[in-house]
Amino acid sequence: MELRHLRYFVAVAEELHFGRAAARLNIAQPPLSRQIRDLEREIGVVLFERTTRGAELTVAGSAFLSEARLTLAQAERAQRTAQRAARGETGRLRVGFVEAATHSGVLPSVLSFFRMHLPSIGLSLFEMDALQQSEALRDGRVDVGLLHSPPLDADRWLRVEHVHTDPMILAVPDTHRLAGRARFLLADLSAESFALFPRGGAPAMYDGIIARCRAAGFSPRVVQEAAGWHTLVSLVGAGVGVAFIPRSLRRFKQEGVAYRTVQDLDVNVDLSAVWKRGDRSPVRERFVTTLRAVGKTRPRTSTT
Amino acid sequence: MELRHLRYFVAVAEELHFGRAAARLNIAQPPLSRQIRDLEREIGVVLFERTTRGAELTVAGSAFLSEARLTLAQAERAQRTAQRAARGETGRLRVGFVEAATHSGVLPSVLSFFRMHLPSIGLSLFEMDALQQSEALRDGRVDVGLLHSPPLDADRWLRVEHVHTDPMILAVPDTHRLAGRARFLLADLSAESFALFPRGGAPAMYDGIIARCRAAGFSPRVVQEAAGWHTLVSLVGAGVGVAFIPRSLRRFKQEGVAYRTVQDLDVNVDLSAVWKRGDRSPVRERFVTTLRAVGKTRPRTSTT
DNA sequence: GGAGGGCGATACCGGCGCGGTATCGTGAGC
DNA sequence: GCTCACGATACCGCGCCGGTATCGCCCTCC
Repeated sequence: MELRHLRYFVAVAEELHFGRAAARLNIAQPPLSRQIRDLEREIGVVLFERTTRGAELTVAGSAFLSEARLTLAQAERAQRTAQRAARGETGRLRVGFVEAATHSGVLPSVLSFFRMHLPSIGLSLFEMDALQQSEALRDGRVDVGLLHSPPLDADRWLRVEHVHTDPMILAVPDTHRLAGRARFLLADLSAESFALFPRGGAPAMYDGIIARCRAAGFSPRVVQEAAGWHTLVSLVGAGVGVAFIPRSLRRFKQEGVAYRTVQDLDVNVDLSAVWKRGDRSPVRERFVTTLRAVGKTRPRTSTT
Repeated sequence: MELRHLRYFVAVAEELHFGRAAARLNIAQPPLSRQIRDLEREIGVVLFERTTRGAELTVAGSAFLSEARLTLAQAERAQRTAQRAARGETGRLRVGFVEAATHSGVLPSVLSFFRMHLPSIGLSLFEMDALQQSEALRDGRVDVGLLHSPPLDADRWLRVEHVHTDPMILAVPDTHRLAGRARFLLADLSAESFALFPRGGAPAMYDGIIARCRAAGFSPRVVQEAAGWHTLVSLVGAGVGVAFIPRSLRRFKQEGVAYRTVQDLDVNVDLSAVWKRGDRSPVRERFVTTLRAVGKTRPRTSTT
């Protein structure tokens, strides 16, 4: 039995007339008659009673009709499901991400885009650092990662795409002398006390900051290390010193803290998407495409 | 797209190996590869990633797999449904019947048989007299009738099959002189008063009784007419006279009434099944077959 | 009642496509 | 680097689908 038999059968059952059914199917009447006969022979059931002025469904035929319709509908559904999955409009995606993906606004924007335009894609989110992401990708526990670039191990088996840049700015107590100046250079900070994140969290960024300071002629005096940007901002508010933070954190106003741009700092929090080289998952591709688009528009809207 | 494509696809998806899948399908590997390629081309979706040591499902492929399985299962289900309907194991049957079909035990036996052995057949019961049954058959409101034979109009378009015979016996007051005798003839009743059903209800039977009495040399003196066998038995119990009733009514013991066989009466309540000539409904055929079997066993068990 | 028309069935033909065999291209593993 | 295993490709033959022509039947209409 083939779907052709079912399509033909349904047509005849609906027309109750072999000639009209054949016309509807764009074939001649004799082949249609023969296909129906073959179908009846194969399942061993007489489906129509042929009369001189058409055909009538037998009891078994009308039982078969509804089931045949269901079968055809199911077949079509199968096809559409595969097509939607191939276009990345359905499925499931597991995303590993660092915290910066959240506060930079990139991940929230992508999530709301997916919820709005691709609601039948299930997204699972796992906050983890770069190392964990790389392991999870290797083990197949996540499909895509969002981490600071460059990633720890830029292996051959990973593909990396940069999606967002967030420049570092300076948080200072609003009573601080620098809070009164509109623009200043890194060299102006040589005498300051710094609150800084530990190197382990983002070595490339840490080393970048230290290198820039050295280039400006000083080595920053770190009086307090703290993981977590919000903690750093709180320390600044408490008068411990000044701190470098990503610009997107400006949104979080804090009593007693002002944010200032250091003209020649030029250190960025870079966010990249990573996935297994050779992974052709359309959902992953859509996710990265969306990231790319969002990563470019985000800075304007979030750094108001 | 044909079911063949789905069958092949499922085989490959389960084996993840074109060669083994082809062996399972009893075809060679190259045609299988081509069928899969054609399927992919038709729905416009890559279902497998071919590697050098087998095949892997793409995301779209695994979405398609479950739907394809459902489609194949539904197709098989359609086939089985038609076969069951053709064997008369499923469906619906509307039955018209006269009251005698019930008290003779024939209809109850058939119903319990169907409930036990063919539970997926829905039976609808309509009590109606012979004339109503014939009209209902003609209009297609019932599929089969159970009535006294011969039917009123033995048209060409009806098929009749006798299924049950119930001989008439005599109900007498237990104080009656005849209640003391074991055996007697119709002629012994010439002086009796009779309670009799109206001719309209079953003309053939009525005329048969009158004719037998005439042949025995008398014309029965009917002192009371009453429709419904139970009413007649009650009248006998009240001393109105004697009455002819079907033997199966013996089961209903009534205070003051005895039942006796009249040796030369030879009038029967005949029950026949009728249906439209040319009706090939398998459910109807099964019903009549069952009636035939039950009609023959019933008398022994019910006339204890 | 005979002729005509409409319907499905049958007969027969041609071409497409399915399944066959032979062979190739290509990674993976020893 | 050679070999093996697997899927892809090339090519072939036959079976089956769909085509046209025609038949047989029944109903209708004159």
